[in-house]
Amino acid sequence: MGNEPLKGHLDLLVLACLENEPLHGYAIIDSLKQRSSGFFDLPEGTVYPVLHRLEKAKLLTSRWSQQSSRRRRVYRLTRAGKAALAEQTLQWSQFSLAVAGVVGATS
Amino acid sequence: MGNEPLKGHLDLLVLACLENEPLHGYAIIDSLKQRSSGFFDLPEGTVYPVLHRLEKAKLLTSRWSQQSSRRRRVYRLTRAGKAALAEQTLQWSQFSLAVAGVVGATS
DNA sequence: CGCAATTACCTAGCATTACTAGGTATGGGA
DNA sequence: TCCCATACCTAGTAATGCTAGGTAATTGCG
Repeated sequence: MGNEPLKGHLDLLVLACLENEPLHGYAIIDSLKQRSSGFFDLPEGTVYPVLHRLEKAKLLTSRWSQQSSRRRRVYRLTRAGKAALAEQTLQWSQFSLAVAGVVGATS
Repeated sequence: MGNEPLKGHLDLLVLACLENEPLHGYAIIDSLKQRSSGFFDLPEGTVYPVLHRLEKAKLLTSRWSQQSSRRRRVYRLTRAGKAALAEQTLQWSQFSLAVAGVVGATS
């Protein structure tokens, strides 16, 4: 509760949500919640700044949706974003393995 | 490289190192490196403040070693530290699973 | 023996970043 | 109609890993 375990992993999570389909911010929050079985229930104030940061870094592009009656900014992975997703996924698996190595060293 | 993936997980890693034996700071750095096959090669400026923080939180106690010719501050898990280790280990596994759920949702 | 590298500790300040807490606006259902 | 959910935004805060500096003592090598 108190600690912030997802520091440094949020970018990966958001990128992963957009891998197969463009989504708008609110839908990303929903997607994270569903894919993680409720574990990631992130406030908007967490996700929106991430989207802006990732767009600024040219990993995402966005445009206002015309499909919906509602005002929605839809985000899509750029080529660089896909590359970043691949790399961060790899880094995650390495990191995860390393933690397991340290924590599970009890035997 | 640029991002900080271990934010929020460092406490767990340090606590895990001390689960079976008391260690001094420098040895903890070494232990982390070895247990993770070189992945965690942390600067002292990262680890020492963590030790101080954990001691302040009463998860560790420390004393100057008399065993060695060198000046060493040896840290040991308190009862609360063991409890925290157990809890954070659990939280890590949940977190790890949640990330896998999001990232691996591609199918 | 002299000297450099390693061991071993410490801390002030920086940068990043998730989150809080506020705000705006619109559409749909009761 | 009126409220709730949807949907967006941002300024400021707190936490924390890291940089970059510092101090000493011990060990090993030439």
